[in-house]
Amino acid sequence: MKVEQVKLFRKRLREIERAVARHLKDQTTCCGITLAQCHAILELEEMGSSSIAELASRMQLDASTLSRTIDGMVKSGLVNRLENPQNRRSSLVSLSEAGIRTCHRINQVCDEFYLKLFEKIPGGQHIKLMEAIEFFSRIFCEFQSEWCCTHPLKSLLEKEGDHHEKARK
Amino acid sequence: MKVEQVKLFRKRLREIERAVARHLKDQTTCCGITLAQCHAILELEEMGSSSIAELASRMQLDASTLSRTIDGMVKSGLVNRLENPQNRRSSLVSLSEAGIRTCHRINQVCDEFYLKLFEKIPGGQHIKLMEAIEFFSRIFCEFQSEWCCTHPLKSLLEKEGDHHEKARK
DNA sequence: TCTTGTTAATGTATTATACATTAGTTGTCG
DNA sequence: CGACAACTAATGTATAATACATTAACAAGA
Repeated sequence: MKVEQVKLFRKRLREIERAVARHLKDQTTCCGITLAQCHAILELEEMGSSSIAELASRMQLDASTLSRTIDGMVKSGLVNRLENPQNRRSSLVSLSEAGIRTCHRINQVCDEFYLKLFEKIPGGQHIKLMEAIEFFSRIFCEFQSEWCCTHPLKSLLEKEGDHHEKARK
Repeated sequence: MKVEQVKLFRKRLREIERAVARHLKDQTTCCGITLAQCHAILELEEMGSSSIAELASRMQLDASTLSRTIDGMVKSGLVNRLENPQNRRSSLVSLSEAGIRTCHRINQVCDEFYLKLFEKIPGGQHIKLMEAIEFFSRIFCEFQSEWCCTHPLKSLLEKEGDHHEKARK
């Protein structure tokens, strides 16, 4: 694997990252919610109900960030927040009826988009693409968590880094 | 293509989107710059030099957003901003020496990450994965711009949408 | 020259995020 | 039991990223 290829690969990944985020942003604002709310809704759809801490950990967000996101959704009636009778510190959040409807809407517009996108792709490519994305998602997430532990960047920084010190305001 | 498959595909895309963004964020903060600055640097690396408007359009950002991002980079010495002698309204921005060094650092840490990632992948899969990502990046961006024009979401909204009106704060 | 369009910068507002702190709550050890 | 440690969510505070509206300077054409 040559560095040239990796560079190109990185570029394509950035393109995909930004394009996917932009698309989702468009679809969510058109459903009257924000992007962060959309992610939370889709996660809650899967989990059914959850504590703040658990949901935050799944989404790899700080609990305080998620607490505020959920707060907004409770205010707008998309999410119910109940006290957990087993543990009064904890709370259980889940989609309300309105939340479920909004979730269906998001799924509807996004599914439609991707179904149409797949119509543009020759049938034989469908499986290949699905598998590649599935594979990459898995391997990337695995590798990323492993990398964080085994490769603390500080060593690199200390070794040869003072360029960026100057660059800091 | 079944809706079930599309749902899974969407989920994987969201995972990739968030994981790639998180990874890049980590690498950029460790290089002493912000994520937006990183994107601008990598774009400027390719373009050499550019006006604010052109760069903003390439990055699909509002010119005002980019103007501020560039501002920060000029202040921290990563970018040179010159008056365009042909047109004094316009300015030409390009990476400074320090900007080029930072760019190389970003490339270095990211290339290393992805090279190691590819080492985890059986050799036969390399090309397949590269091609799939290349293909998807292209087709997604194409389709997205086409979709925006041919498929104004307002019609959908008007047809059956008032759920989300209630959901709005 | 006057008007119109272009370009970047600024004012303002919103979203998304993390870290630090606080306030309740639970659990444990002496 | 009672004090102290640990957890859980919420709040205070700060920053980054972003867009839309407005402004200021300039360019180009009628």
